[in-house]
This record gives sequence, C-alpha cells and structure tokens, in this order.
Amino acid sequence: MPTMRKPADLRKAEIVAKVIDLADRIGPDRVTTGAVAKAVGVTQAALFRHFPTKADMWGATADHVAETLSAAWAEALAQSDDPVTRLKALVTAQLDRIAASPALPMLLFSRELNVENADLRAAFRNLLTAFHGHIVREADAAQHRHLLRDDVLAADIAVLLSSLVQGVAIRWSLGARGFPLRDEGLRLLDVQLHLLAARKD
Amino acid sequence: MPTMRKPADLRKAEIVAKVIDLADRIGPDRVTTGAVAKAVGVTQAALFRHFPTKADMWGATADHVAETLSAAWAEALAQSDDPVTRLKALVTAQLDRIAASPALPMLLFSRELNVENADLRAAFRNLLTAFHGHIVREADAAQHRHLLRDDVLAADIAVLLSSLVQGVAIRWSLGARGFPLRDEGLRLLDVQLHLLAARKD
DNA sequence: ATTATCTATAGATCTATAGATAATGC
DNA sequence: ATTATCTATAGATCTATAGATAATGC
Repeated sequence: MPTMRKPADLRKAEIVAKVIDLADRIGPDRVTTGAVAKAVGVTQAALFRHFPTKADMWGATADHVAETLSAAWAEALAQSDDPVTRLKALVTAQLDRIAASPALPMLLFSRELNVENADLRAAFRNLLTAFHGHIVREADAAQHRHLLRDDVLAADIAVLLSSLVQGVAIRWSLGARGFPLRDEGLRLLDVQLHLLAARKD
Repeated sequence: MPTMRKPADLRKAEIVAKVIDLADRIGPDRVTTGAVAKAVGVTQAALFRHFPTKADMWGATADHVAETLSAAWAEALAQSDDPVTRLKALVTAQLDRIAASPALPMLLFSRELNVENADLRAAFRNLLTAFHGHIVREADAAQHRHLLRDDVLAADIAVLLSSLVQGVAIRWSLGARGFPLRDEGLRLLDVQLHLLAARKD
C-alpha cells in the first residue's frame, strides 16, 4: 500500500503538527522519528528527506509554536484599550494555548530543549521574555491610570502573573489535568488582581 | 585496577547521590545506568546488583529527595512561632533545596517521571501537596492573628506562593542560572507579602 | 561462605545514510 | 526530469542477564 505523496510544504506542516500532538500525548522526549513517521503515515526514513536532522524537526516545531503564541497575544491585545482588560486577555490567551498544547510546559524541561538543542532552548526563552514584556507594558499602563497599586514595580507584577500561569499549569499537568485550566487560572488571576487593585484611600 | 569493594548500604547511598548529581548536571533523562556507573566508579552491570531495575534506582532517589525536603521544611518550621516568619522560612528552605539540586524542577517534567515511572510521579506530587499544605496552615494562622489580609482564601495564598517559587525556579533554570535564586525568590516573596499585608484601616 | 564486582553479550531502540522505485508536474 | 517515498541497514546507545572472579567477614 503506497503512501499518498504530498508536496514537501504540506508534509512538513503535517510532520510539525504530529510532533506537537505526540509531545502532548506521550511526552516530548518520547517523540522519536519512528513515532512521528508512524503518526504521519510514512516510513521513518522519509522524515529525513524533509528535515536533515531531528533537531531541525524540533526547530520547525518551535517556530510554529512561536507563531501561534505570538498571534494569540496580538489578538488578545487587540480586544480592548483598557490595560487591566488586556492583562486578563493575555493571561486567558496563554492559558488557552497551554490547554490546547499541554506539552508546552513539559517542553521547557525536556531533554531535547535542555540538553540536545540549544537553539530550541533560546527560542522558548525568547517566547517567555516576550510574554513577560507584554505584561510589563500593560501593568505599567494600568499603574499610570491608577488602576493598579503603584507601590510595586510593573516588572514584579509581570513576574507574579507569569508565575501564576506557570504554577497553575504545572499543577494542572501533574494532577492529570483534573480541573479546567482556564477557569482555575482566571480565578487565581482575579485573586491576584484584587490584591493589586488601586487602594482607595 | 580492581574497584574498591563497599558494603551494599554504602554503595546504594553513593549511587543515589550520583544520580542526583548527574540529573543536575546533564538532565534527568540522560542519567543512564552507564553514566551512573562511570560516576560511581563501578561497571554498569554492577548497578543491577544493588537495584534490580533502573526504576528501582529512581525510586530510592525519590525517597532520598523526599526525606531531604521534609527535613528542610521541619527545620524551617522549628525556627519561629510567628506564622509570617515561618512562611518566609518555608519558602527560603524550598529555594535553597532547589539551588542545591537544580534537577528538582526538571525532574517534575522528566520522561522518567511522566512516562516511565508512575510511582515516581506520585511521590513527587505528594511532595508538592505537602509543601502546599504547610503554607496553607501558616497562611491561615497568619490571617487569624490579623497579620495577613483575610479577604483572600489561605488556600489561594498558598497557591500564589507555591507558584512564585516555581516561577522563579523556572526563570532561573532557563536563564542558565544567571541570578541568585534565593535572593530573587525572597525579594519577590517580600513583594507578594507586601500585597498580602493586613490593611490598617 | 558470602557477596560485591567484573567480563561478555543479548536484545531492544534510535538516528541517519545509501540506493532503488514510483508518482508528480512541466 | 524532478522529487517524495520506500527498503535495507549501519552504527550508536541503553537496559538487563549469565556466569566467572576475587575480596570480605565469620
């Protein structure tokens, strides 16, 4: 039974999609070229026609993740002019992306990223930095409009909110995803924003 | 050159120590029996005299980590009767343990824990739950003594503080450990505790 | 006598390459 | 003619076992 031939562009995109899907389901470090090939429906050797090495396959996957996240952030920021609403939208977008690709937090600690593939590591660090930067900007704007307390650095607010997302994602991941990530994350965000609310005195 | 023979008890402890050391330096998933054997100074096959399978080796390592963490928490709690001081001591202990064994956060997302070894996964989830429980107790006590705001659930305070530790550990780990984990963690803890301080009105 | 260690090796996996084959598009 | 895929396989690793060897402790 001959496999359906596909143009290289389509096949590459298909491979990247399966890498993410497999990373979610069996863990990033179990994503072998054999497993990917089987999921895609080609022989293991065929993958190397599209990506010279396995690291290149992960590189393309990281690029795809970066594009998806960046698009989600841009969409979140476009929804409102109110800094606090934009903060909530950014966190919501991030929680939704993690729920859609639960491998994202795991990938941060995978052997592939931490040991084998320095480029991959740099790519994900840049992503976290970009997310952090968006939050700093909105927190700063909110403080200037007296919507949030100004006795805390905007950069520290960003760290607290980023940590909140990571913390809830870790708990969700380790606890076999036993609660709705988005709901729990937004509930905690409201708690933290309540603590950060401008004091009326 | 014959290897020095050691009683099984000592050799087992030595193996566990090298597993943790190697997990820190090369990542948990690169800890092969061959690498451990080389670090210990015996042949790879000798390990299987002490641990029937590699999973047993990780099990002993998890036990050791659990004992170390529990001891550190107990020591932190013994230092003071003031709930806020105890909160700080718990977080300090946790940051110090992570700095001493940087593999701890990585281990939570290792293939070994997430895919290969369900017992290991349960062991570490129990550890996180125990840490969380300690913080809930102290936060609750602090609220009753009007040392912290009481318009936030103690359980949510615990989640925010646990997340803070995890968030700063992740940033430290990904950023090639480019800042002092303990100092940065305690600085952020002070920021969060400032937000949580009882309102004097 | 007991037991910690070694040598040697089986058997499973995994990445990557070489060369043949067949489908696609000009 | 180009190119996507396949078959076959090399070479590297990794866990685990079998049986021999030598150090330890009663």
